[in-house]
Amino acid sequence: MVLDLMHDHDNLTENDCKMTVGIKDVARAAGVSVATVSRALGGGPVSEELRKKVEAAVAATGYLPNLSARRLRSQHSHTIGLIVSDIRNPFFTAVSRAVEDAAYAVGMRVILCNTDENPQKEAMYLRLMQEERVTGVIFAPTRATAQKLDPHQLGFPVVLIDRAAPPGQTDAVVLDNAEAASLLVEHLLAQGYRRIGGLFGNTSTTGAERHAGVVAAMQQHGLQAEARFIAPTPEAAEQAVRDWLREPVQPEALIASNGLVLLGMLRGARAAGVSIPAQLALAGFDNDNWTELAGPGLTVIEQPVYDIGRTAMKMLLERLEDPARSARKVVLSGRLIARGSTAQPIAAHAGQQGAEPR
Amino acid sequence: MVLDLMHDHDNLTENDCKMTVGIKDVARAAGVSVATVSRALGGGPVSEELRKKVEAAVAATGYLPNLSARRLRSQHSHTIGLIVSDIRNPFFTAVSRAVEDAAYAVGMRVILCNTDENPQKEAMYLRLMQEERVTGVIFAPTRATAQKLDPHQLGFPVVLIDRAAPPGQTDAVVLDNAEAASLLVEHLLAQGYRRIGGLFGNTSTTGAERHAGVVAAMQQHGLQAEARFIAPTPEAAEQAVRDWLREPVQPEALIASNGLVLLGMLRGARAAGVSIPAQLALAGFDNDNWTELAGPGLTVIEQPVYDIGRTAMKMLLERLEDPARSARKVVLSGRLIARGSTAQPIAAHAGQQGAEPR
DNA sequence: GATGGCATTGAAAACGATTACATAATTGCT
DNA sequence: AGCAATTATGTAATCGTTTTCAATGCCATC
Repeated sequence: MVLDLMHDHDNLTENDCKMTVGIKDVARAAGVSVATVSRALGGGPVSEELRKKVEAAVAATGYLPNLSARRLRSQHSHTIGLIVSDIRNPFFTAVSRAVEDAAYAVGMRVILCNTDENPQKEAMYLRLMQEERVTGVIFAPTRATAQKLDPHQLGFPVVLIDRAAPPGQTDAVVLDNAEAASLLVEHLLAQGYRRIGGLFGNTSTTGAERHAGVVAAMQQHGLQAEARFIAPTPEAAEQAVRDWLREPVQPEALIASNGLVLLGMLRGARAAGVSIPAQLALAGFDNDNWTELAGPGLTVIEQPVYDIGRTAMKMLLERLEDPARSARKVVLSGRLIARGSTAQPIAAHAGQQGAEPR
Repeated sequence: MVLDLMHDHDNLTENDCKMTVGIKDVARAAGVSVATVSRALGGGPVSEELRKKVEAAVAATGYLPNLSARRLRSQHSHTIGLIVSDIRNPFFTAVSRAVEDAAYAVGMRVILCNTDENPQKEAMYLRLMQEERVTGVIFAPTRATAQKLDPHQLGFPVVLIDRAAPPGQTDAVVLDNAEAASLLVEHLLAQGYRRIGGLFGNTSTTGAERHAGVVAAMQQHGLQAEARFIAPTPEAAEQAVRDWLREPVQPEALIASNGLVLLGMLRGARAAGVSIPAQLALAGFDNDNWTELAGPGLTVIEQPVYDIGRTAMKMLLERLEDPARSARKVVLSGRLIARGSTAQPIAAHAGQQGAEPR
């Protein structure tokens, strides 16, 4: 009672100049201690009676918890980092959306970082994640960084997406690149193409793995694939294709190691004036919106993009529950979507069982 | 000296069990006070000599600042919120990248939120922003929320993007929708189209403004436009087009109020088997990747997407510097990119100066 | 030679929450 | 009835910084 009077007095002088209402003010308004307020809000052991009082006081005062203070004291940031090369790559856009949905669903925040495939930016952002004391990180590293990545050094768990690290080191969720590449190659071979080439990104393990998969699948048929490695951008891919198509010996079909490269490929082919698939077949990864609509439709491997993000988040949460468990790699399968860009070339000319296409 | 010995002893017993190294440890290692370390790190007035010592101690201890603590004490979150309907919309993807670039460049973090055009989620995320004590928010609100938005109530400045609020209330950076719509209409008319319809998103002011722009431009020529309002998704747009094309009287040209709607339109037109532009011309907003490559190429208004994000961030920073200055609305111009989807329909049949096309 | 101003430094308070610990009240058990 | 165990609550310490405030030393000035 005496206390209440004192506080009322305080209110008269203080209330007007107080900028933000804190847990203290709620406690005063509810006539309880700050600890009780904290417990009521955090689901601790509080009698129903006081809980009601606190809730009323919260509503009355318009209290909003200060997440920075909460994080500092509880040593729990409820924040994860998502580090990708460029959110404008539709693959990462979709993954990002899945990660964010899953994160918000369990009350976590997401900090998104774009590295532009630049190891320096990767290092900078990893450091930033440490300063943020993030709970964990979902990361699509460049090859350079993936090799020297030591998750135990970082202080938080890491789940790799799209790109793998040395086996057994880190949790990861990736596409079965060998399988996917094989699907593409087998499809192209079945359609009658033999001289198959490819453009692969040179910054990630993914580009390398998809290349290896193509090579392996071709070898099974006693064939060779000519591969070129480029920066994984539409611009680089377009230039590479234009150059390639000016050379004396040209490919019958071209495989792109991701959506951006495929986009550049198509642009390059158009610029060179070759018709698809009559003069050149095209296939690649990522079932982006435009692939269905461009030209005759582009044959692609569809990745389970949303699943990848959701699974990555799930693995991160599992890892947090059991930091000791051994590293896992989840390998998801892609689906071949055959479209006009790899239609049978011979169909345009003659019958369909030509012995030696072109 | 004596102190140093003591500290060495401390290190022996403490170092092993200390989880994280804080500013205190740095101070001890450098032989200065915590205040000096803080000042050395924050650029305060510190002698060159001590600054060196502190830097050495930071390197030696592997100190990493705790951003939560910093934010709590300094009352400055260095964080902004970016609230959009769906990051998978390429328009928002691009804007988001620009915002993030600009934010990181001035040492700020970005929290990204997807509302799915759902006012409830908008309210939830705005509240979250308050709890995060964000420095400011960049927001593309639904029409419903835009109307009842009171930035003074929120406690942080807001810059609207893509969508406007009641004039004079809030900073905003938007496209000149009337001008852009007029560009599209004039182009279609010049190409010989007369019976022009449109599909417009029904959740944002943008859809409404673009509709108004089309209507106004048509009226200038004594013509009417038939408009339909739909959820701004490819699915809704596809369905709407399929329905429309089954009706007795059909449009010669269709305008889409954004990239997603345009995408659905094209799908719907394809599904209905109409050829573009011979039977139906298509035009819309957002120069997304696929619009150049799909079918004959789609005529669109290109928005300065990166500029929009960068400008929004700039306005937010200016607003932070001068909270009192009056609200500003930056209106950027779109650029018409004419492509095959609006080629002259008569060219397909006969000469090009037909009096009454179709 | 005392005084005032300036620049540098340290001690301690503060930011706004959570949580360890102590206390009081209630319950269950013998 | 008495004692241990359990529960609800309050007090105070704590998280890791920044910032206020006072103290120190130095120089120039009168």
